[in-house]
Amino acid sequence: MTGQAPSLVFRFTDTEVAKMEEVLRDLNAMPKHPVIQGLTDDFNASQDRSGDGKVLVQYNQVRNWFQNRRSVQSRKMMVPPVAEEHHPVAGSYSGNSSSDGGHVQFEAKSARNGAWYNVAAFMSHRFIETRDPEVLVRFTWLGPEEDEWVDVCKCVRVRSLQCVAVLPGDIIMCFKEGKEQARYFDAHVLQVQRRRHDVRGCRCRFLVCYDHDHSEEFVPLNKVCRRSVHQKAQKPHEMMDVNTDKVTGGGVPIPPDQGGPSDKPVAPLLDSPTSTGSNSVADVEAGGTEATRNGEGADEAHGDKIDVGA
DNA sequence: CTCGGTTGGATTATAGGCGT
DNA sequence: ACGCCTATAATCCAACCGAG
Repeated sequence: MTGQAPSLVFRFTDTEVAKMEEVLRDLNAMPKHPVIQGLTDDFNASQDRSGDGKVLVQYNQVRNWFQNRRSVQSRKMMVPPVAEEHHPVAGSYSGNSSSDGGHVQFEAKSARNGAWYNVAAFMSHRFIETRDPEVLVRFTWLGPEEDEWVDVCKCVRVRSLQCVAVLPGDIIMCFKEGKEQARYFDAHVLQVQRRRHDVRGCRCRFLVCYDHDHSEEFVPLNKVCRRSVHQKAQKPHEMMDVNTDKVTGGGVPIPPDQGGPSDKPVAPLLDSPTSTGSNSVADVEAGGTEATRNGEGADEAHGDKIDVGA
């Protein structure tokens, strides 16, 4: 913690970082060979690097730095823009420190095609006497023109899981991307590789076995969906209270029956790994998801191709 | 060659136990 | 109650890899 010995890992000095940032700002693109080489030589010629026992900067290191920095920058730009005016609530919200990085994500069912899409933000809400409350949803990757009013109770649900709730033997739905299509399949968890979380969230990996073809694959948490076996099992938890706090700030109601497992470890992700008869893709499409609660066949849509920006 | 994503090591922050 | 120490979690950063 204190009085650290000379670091064994390579680190750019503040001066070097500042210089590279300047170059990046000017170019706003990946620098060409000569530029990177020039910077490398520059750094190595400086006092910080030229003394005895000082570590020289390699060309690759400078190049890597630009690659990483540009990657970080583009990721930041990807954060879905939300219109502050309407007190929107981010579809991915940071609650208290949950083990999946604190992000509770929602997905909503589009009335256009009945498919479930990730929610970027809740833009507004309204109450209709004879019906359930509705929220105006901004879908991820779609613009304002695609916003939709959806029924909070029937067409919005929590998407995220806590990694701690995923255990070997659990039956889940897993997002599988193929060349032609990307869809959710029934699968079960064979193995869990716990990893430390960081700013990017959960880094745990799950070895899953797809029920329909028995293929196995390591997947990250964000490709895993809980598969509700008994519809009623889920009830609002602390998470939803937290959501309410956050959400009511923007005045958006919370789906009353979308309680996720985020309160404490091993919340009921599933009733029981063996309690389902759903072992095929068809089953997923016909009843494997929570959506079936509403008995309106939304699940087919869910099971159907989900556009993933392709 | 670039981009997006992943990995692993290092550093920093925090919580908890223990002795005084 | 306080300070010290240790373990763990959280975060940062460089390196690497595969796809296109």
